[in-house]
Amino acid sequence: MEEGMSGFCIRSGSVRGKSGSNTNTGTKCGRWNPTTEQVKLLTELFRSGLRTPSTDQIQKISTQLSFYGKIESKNVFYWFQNHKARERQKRRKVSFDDDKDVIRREKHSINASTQYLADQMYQVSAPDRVVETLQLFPLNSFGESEPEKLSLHANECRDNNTVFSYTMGEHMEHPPLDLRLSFL
Amino acid sequence: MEEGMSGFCIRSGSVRGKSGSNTNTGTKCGRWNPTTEQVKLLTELFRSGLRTPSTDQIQKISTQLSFYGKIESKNVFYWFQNHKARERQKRRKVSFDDDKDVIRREKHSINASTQYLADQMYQVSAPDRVVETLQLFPLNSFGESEPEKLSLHANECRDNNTVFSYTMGEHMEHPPLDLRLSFL
DNA sequence: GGCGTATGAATGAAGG
DNA sequence: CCTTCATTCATACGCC
Repeated sequence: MEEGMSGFCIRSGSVRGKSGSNTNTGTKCGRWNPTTEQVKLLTELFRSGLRTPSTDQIQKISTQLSFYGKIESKNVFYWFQNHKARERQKRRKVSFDDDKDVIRREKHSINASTQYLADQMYQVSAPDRVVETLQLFPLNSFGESEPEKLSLHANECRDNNTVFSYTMGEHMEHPPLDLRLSFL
Repeated sequence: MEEGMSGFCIRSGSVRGKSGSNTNTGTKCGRWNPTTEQVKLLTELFRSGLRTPSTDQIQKISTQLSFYGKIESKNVFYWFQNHKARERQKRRKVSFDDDKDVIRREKHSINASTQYLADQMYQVSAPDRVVETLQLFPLNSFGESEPEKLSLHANECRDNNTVFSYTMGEHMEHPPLDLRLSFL
């Protein structure tokens, strides 16, 4: 319902506006407006297989991300909820489109390479079945669509000391910018 | 997936829409969409201490609320389940955020003026003036999560032939708008 | 200055 | 009771 509006936040980094220019408005917000760094890291976590962080994880992630700007636990919570849901949604839509593609190919006998391209187009968001993405160390996955080329080392041993951390490649936009995810 | 699709309902009062404007979509719904009155009353019941209404109570509440719009028992049931759960959840997250905030301020010497009142975010509805009538009853007084006490109190009320009713303070948005809670 | 899109936030409904 | 999914509302931003 209508809880009181949370505070304001004045940030400098707008996320939306993928058209490089980033015509960032000084954005005073009544709702959380994640910074690019926050989004980048959240996305990375998601890509690494995290889908539904526990309360504990949420709390820690939130704490870590608070370095880059105002953020609350619930923002993280919602972010994952939404991201997951919309990926599902997108996937649904995609498969629908694929069906159409098939039909189209049948109709027009389009070269199969189209399928390949289409797949690439939509493959941005990882596999459905959660997890396993970064299973073992060998993951040098600079593979696809990594604008920033994050180098990432992950390890999902729960029994062992989970060393799950990564650092930004290239430009450190903020001083430390070394987010340890080992706390997960 | 059991219950058949409920029909449609066209209501006039939308609840969501915190910006007063209440951009009420003529809301055709496949799922229950409570009217403001319904929510107000449910909230009031909750606030008065009701957490887990019995089947019987649910039935009665539902019947009463049906005056303000389409509603089924299960809606009431779910409402309480969700509301209770989310109150807990919010409380949890808020306290975390509070801690986090402190940490953040310590870490980066952030201006304390940023001290937003996360509380507001998670307060049920603020200590709204809405209906102090309930205060008249021994019913309240317990801070949180005492569902069983509620039942007891409710029973006491009934035993005493106490007519437990109240009317919406201030604005009567609908003519009668007098919900008798004595049936509890 | 009204769209369309992306996405934050909320919450009804289930499942377990 | 807890967690999760689906759907919806609200809003920010870019664009014309």
